[in-house]
Amino acid sequence: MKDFVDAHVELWAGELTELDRDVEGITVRLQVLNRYLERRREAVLATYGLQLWEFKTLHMLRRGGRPYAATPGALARQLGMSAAAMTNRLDALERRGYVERTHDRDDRRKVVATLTRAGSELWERGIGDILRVEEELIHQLPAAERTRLDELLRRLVLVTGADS
Amino acid sequence: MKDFVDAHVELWAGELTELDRDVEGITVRLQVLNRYLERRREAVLATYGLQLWEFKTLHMLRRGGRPYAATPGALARQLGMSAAAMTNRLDALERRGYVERTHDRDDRRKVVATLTRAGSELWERGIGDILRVEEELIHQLPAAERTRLDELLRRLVLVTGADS
DNA sequence: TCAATGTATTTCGAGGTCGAAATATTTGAC
DNA sequence: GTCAAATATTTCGACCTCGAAATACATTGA
Repeated sequence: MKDFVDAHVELWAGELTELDRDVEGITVRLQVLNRYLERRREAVLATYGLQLWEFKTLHMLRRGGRPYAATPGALARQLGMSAAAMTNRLDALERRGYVERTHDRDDRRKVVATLTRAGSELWERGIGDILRVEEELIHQLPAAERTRLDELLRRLVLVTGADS
Repeated sequence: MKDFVDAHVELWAGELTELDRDVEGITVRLQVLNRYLERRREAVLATYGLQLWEFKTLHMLRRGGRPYAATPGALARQLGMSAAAMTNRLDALERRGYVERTHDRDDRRKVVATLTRAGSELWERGIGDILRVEEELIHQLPAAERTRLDELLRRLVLVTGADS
C-alpha cells in the first residue's frame, strides 16, 4: 500500500540522482505525522478555547510536580524559546487566571509562575484529550510494531545528542 | 540504551496511569527528531543567508518542473499556509531577485510566480546541503532498519488520510 | 565596602503568520 | 448582455515570536 509521500519521493527521485528514497521517505513522513498531530491537538484544545502554546506552558508547569511552579527563564529553556516570548505567554495566562506570578523571596531578580486551581483543572482536561488524540493515531499500529517503531526512533534520537 | 525521552516518559507514567509508554515515546520522539532536523536545515541554509521559509518556497516552485512557475494560491495550498502569507513571501523573494511575478494572460485575476536563474541556482545549492543533513542523521541506522522505519511511518501516514 | 560583572526578567521594535475585508476579474443564470 | 456569485490576490490589523536593549538585583573580588 502506498501513501502520497511515495509519489512525492518518486517525483524527486527522477530529478535528483543522489536521492536516497528511504531517507527522503522518512524525513517527509516525520514532518507529515508531526503536522497532523499538531493540527489534531490544536483542534481538540480549541473546543474549549485553548491555544496549543497555552497548553504547552501549563503542561511544563505541571511537569515539575507540586507546587506546579517555575521561573520564566526555566520554562523558556525547557520549551526551547526566548525568555521574551515566555513573558508574553505568562502575561496572557495570568490575565486569564490560569497562572500567578510572585517574586522569589531569596533572589528578587527571579519571578515564580505558579499554576492556579483553574489552570490545573484546564490542564487536566487538555491532557486527557491530547493523549486520546495521540493514541487514536498510534494505536492503528499493532502493539509489537509500536514498540519496534519506538525503538527505531530512540536510536535516532540518541545520535542527535538531544538531551531535553 | 536509553535516551532522554525515556526519562520523560517514566516521569509522566508515574502521574498519568492511563499513559501508554510506547505512544508517548513515539509522539515525543517524532517531535524531537523533527525539531532537530528543522534546526539543522536552518543552520545550513543560514550559512549563505537563506531562511528556511525562503527555501521552502523556492522548493515548491522547483517541484512542478519547468518553467518552475505557480500561482500564489497554489503555492500557499501546497505549503499549508494562508494566501496572505504567500504574498509576503513572494514580495521578499522578488525583492531579492529569486522570483518574478507576471499576470496570467488568460485569467487576469491570477498571478504567476516564476523562479529566476538566481533563484534556481540558490535552490540547487540548498537542496544538496539539506539532503546531506538528512542523510547524516538517517544513515546512522543500517539500511534494512531505515526501510523498516519508513514502512512503519508509511502505515501511520496512510491512516491519517493525508494526501498532500 | 563597593565597583564591576553576571543573572533574571521585561520592554521594544521588527518579522512572519493568520483571518477578514478590500479589490479585481471571471463565470453563470436569466 | 447584464448582474450576482465565485475566484484570486492583496491589504489590514492582530498575534506570537525573536534578539537586543533596558531594568533590577546578586555575586565577586580587591
